[in-house]
Amino acid sequence: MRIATWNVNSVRTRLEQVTAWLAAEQPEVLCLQETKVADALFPHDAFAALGYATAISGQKAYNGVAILSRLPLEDVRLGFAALLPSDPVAAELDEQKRVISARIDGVRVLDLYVPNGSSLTSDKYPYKLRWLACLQRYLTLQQAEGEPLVMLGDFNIGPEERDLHDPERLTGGIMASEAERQALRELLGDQLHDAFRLFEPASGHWSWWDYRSAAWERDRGWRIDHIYLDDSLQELATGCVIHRAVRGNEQPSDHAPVVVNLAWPPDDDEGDDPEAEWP
DNA sequence: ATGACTAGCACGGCTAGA
Repeated sequence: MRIATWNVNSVRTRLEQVTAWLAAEQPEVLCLQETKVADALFPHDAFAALGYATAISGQKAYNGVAILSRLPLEDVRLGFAALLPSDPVAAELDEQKRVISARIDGVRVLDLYVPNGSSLTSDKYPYKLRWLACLQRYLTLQQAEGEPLVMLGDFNIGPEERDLHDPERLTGGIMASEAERQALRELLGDQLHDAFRLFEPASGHWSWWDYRSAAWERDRGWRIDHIYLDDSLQELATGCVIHRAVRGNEQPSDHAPVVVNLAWPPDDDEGDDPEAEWP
């Protein structure tokens, strides 16, 4: 099973690029962020034509997340309130559409668009930290359910120095502050593992390049789009790659897709009753 | 130190992104 994440920076502006990429790559699942469209205007039909069902949580102009899947989408959950129904902070944070999950072939796929934070002196920065604290409460409940879990999306955090093109200059600033990194580490605990880093320890691999300052041409990027796997799925990961070529498209998103390949469903022959195969 | 680009909304410059 291949699962992908892509901040498309408007699903309508990017529709031809997204459908072309889906047709070429045919992942089982693609999670989108920054769809920037009200639910009534979401382009379901373009994805249905390629065999993808859609689960969406959008709003006009800002934010918005969606899960596209060739396999059935089950038990779709919108927002933090799905697991934190009596939490007033969750209700307030859910005004921005940044959280959606679904069970797909027995795997819980949690698609996130973490707030950017703007700058360390902006009101949006404490909002980002409150959002991450709420995510931690949400995750604790999700993990208690015991479903295999993939948590992915645009985290707007470069977790380590090797995830920034210029760590000397950028460390400590927005997306690379110690408080953000600490919040991310805390919610991962020792349960969730960065799929990309299972296969590639080196720096120089980015998922986002600023539109400004010719960042793409100069390859000045950040790795802020992540796929996290729980212990059970980590063992089944066979690869994780960033489709950076997409950033070179005409009128591109500023983010590239990230894709993980899982040997799912697992081969369950081992240790099972051999009689089970001969009913 | 600042701004650079891009998208949405709406049609004039804002907000927001990262």
